[in-house]
Amino acid sequence: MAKDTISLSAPKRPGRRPGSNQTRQLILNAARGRFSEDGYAGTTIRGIASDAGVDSSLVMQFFGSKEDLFGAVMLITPHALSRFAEAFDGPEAGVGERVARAFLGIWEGDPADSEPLLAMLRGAMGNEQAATQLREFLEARITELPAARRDDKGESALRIALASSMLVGVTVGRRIVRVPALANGSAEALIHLLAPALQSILGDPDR
Amino acid sequence: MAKDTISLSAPKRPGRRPGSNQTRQLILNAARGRFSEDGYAGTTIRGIASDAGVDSSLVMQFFGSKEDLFGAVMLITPHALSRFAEAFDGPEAGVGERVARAFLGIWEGDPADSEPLLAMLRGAMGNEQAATQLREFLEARITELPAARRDDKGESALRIALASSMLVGVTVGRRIVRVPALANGSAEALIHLLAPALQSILGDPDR
DNA sequence: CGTGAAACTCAACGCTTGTTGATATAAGTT
DNA sequence: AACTTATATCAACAAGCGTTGAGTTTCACG
Repeated sequence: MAKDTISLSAPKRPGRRPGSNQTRQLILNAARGRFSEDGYAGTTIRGIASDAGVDSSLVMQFFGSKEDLFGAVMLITPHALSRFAEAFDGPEAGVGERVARAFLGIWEGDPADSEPLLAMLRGAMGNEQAATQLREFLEARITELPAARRDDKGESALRIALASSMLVGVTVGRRIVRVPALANGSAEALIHLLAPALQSILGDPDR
Repeated sequence: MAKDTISLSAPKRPGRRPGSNQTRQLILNAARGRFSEDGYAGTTIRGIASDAGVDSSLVMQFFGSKEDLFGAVMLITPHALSRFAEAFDGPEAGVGERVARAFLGIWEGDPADSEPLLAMLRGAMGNEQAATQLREFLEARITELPAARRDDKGESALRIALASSMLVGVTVGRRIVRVPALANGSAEALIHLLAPALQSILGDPDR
């Protein structure tokens, strides 16, 4: 498992490395981690480069600028995207549990799915680009509404926006602020409480 | 109204100003605005000083360090604090509406009440001190539980933490990300949707 | 095997940051 | 009036930032 002199105290000669051209992905992963952990302003190109084991100028060469790199980090995977879309869509009965399950499922699964969201969320607090992107992501849940509900004076839009924001709040509490009760609680216990609350917002639009 | 050379292109001589010693409060207000708008990392001492119309070193002299100043900004007013405490306390029937109303009321009222919360929230995304403070604020809602529910294997704690986080999410959507449907919606319309959802979480703990 | 492009590092740039004396003016106290 | 203390600015610091240009090594293709 441990090749002798692989990268411990590597002399770091300049020039292209033999073989391997996965460095770009390595940088992107490091950037994902940093941005999702420290937010936009708190993240440094040098820090990302250090995590990826490369020079900071290489990061610039690959991604152009810090802003552009952040944009690349915030790209949500199609997999995560479709899970959300499918959950909001579908029959009205059980929509609460379906949405709760889809949402929490993302955070229990592959970090490649959740880290862009976390980066977007954390970045949205201080970076206008991130705020816009998150806004558009949430808006997308709304514009994808079935036509039947699209002309109810914004009632449905409000319901979906509210439900989405509540889920954002759960993530803030669970992953960012780390409120013990939330961070330690099992996903099942959360779903059990979340589902009825979401159902009361997303369901019966005629009451 | 315009004394000839009063403060337009003021030469800014050093030395104590005649009369008036409210500069400290002026700085604190400027800091509140900046921190609540740009987060911790995104806020600069120089920016605050400029808003307050003073030199940046005066800010340091008054508050010691950026971290300390941030701490002072995050102090929640007793008024806001008691509104939350009272809302969660009280009879179980109607707790959902009471909490929703108290929470949204804070944001409609005096900015001096809401800006510390907003600063805390925005700061919590990238600053550990802020995250801790927000965590403790939310935890306080839990430890102030009536004794009757304190030993239900953390069920009540989870319920309150979840409800609080959802409200945090609403604020994120409304004030930070500015999702149109939420930002433009009236407080009453939101309460109408929020109250039943919160009630389903905070109410009937025996179902 | 030669040549241009791609992957890489190094050294430095101009700028901003938080923080620190040194210094000047006014207020409060004796 | 003299002296201490609080309020203010100024100039500068060391460190860190994003970004750039030049140079070095390997790859891909003819």
